Amino acid sequence: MSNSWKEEVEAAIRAGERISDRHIVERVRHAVLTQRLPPGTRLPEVSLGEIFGVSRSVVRRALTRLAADHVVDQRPNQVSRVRAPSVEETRETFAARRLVEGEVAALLAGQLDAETLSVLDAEAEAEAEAHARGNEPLRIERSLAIHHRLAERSPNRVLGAMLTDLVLRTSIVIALYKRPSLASCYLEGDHPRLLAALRDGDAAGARRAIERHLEGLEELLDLGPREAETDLRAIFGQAALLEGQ
Amino acid sequence: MSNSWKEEVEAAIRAGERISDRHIVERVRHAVLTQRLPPGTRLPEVSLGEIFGVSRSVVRRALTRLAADHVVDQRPNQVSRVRAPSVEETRETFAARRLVEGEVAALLAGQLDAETLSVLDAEAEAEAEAHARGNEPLRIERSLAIHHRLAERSPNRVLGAMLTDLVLRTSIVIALYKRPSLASCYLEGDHPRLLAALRDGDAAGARRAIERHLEGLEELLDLGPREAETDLRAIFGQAALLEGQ
DNA sequence: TCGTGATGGTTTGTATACATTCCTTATTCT
DNA sequence: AGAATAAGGAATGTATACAAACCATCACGA
Repeated sequence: MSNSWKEEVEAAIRAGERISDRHIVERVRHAVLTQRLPPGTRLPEVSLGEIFGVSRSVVRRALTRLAADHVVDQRPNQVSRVRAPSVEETRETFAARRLVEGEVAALLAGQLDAETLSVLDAEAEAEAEAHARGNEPLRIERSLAIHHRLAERSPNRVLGAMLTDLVLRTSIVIALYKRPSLASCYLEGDHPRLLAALRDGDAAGARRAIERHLEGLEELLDLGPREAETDLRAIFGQAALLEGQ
Repeated sequence: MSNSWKEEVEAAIRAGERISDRHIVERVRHAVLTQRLPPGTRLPEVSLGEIFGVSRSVVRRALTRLAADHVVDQRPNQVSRVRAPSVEETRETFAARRLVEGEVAALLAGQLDAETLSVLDAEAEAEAEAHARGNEPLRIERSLAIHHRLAERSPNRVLGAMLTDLVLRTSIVIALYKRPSLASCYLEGDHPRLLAALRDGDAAGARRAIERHLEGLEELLDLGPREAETDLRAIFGQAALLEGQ
């Protein structure tokens, strides 16, 4: 487990924060999002318990919750680890999010009150500014805030909850597969365009804006050759069959 | 907790089944689906533990998993209960499922191998037969099998997992809001029509078949007047504001 | 009669002990 | 040298004990 993170959390605890499994879930989730806990990191129950000052019971609950949220891999008799989704799953996650967020955006078009819209505008502007200053962590925070707000304002709360989950998962894989050469996964104008469509009540436009945005994002990632399809069975099929006998 | 269910489970345990939290999840889920555990049923940890012959640790894990699956309501310091989704949430769940299953069906059109298709045909036929015989529990089982198979064959596994969840949730609310006058929520020909479109590679047709099927199902439910909207704030708004001061 | 407050039983929250599994390392044999 | 194996440490699985919260009931008073 990353040491810098451990120290950070210990400091927060000393500061008198009160802890429960939900807090742990929130903290781990955030740490994963901000890459302080890279995929594959081991999360032993006792260590987490010591860090947060609680017993394994609480940690176990938090870990099962995180597993349900697809943040952590929890396999029987093995240490929980931060999940590292495959390239394949990454593509599928993006596709699912395009579908769901597109629908949510379409439902939301023309339905948002002026106050929410202005808050969204402010967040988009804050994102642009953070990007201009090269403050990538802050930019990510702002960007997430926008999408999270869309999810929580979704008229369909079931879809909204699904979107919350998908936003989290895409953020994780973006952090995981970001091209190292790129300083930022920022697509200028995407968010303002989306907000304009929402304000104008242009449902089709809002959906399109979301789809374009997510396609653009996905293309910024290093997902290797389209479908490497390391199909071992196709390659070693014959041999495998023989050995099987 | 329903007594018939308790006895049934106890019998299964005596029969030498081995138990873990996953087994409990599966059993409770199934019992909810088949209405042996109606919404609102209390699920105290100790009782469940005694029934399944395990301690509260295991039961607690199972309950948190069930809560993540939206099957159970788990609130702090209160006994877990079988969830009873509102009318509002029911509509939203159906809308979400139309979106997701429609997409999965479209993706699946023309992609299924002959064997899977014939299995699906057989299941649809078994469903029709169960309905003809008036065996509703069996019919439900068959119907679920079809949709579950679509979910697990989804080329996009993320969407597939989401669909699995939504199929479960719609089944629960169907059981909850079924018009008492109806013996069955069966729409003749819907499944065969869907399978035909899948076989023909007709993506648009498959999506339409799903959407029609789910709309038909939703209309069989007793969801009350469109949006009763018991908006207390709208009614008592002034008074509430005064009292607030 | 109705509201209010106390009280005992029930249920969950948390910590901890012990059993089991797993993984690593060191050792031995070929 | 390399592979198989055995032992030790590390981590999870499960059960249980105790504390805290909740709920229903009953008694009391206006």
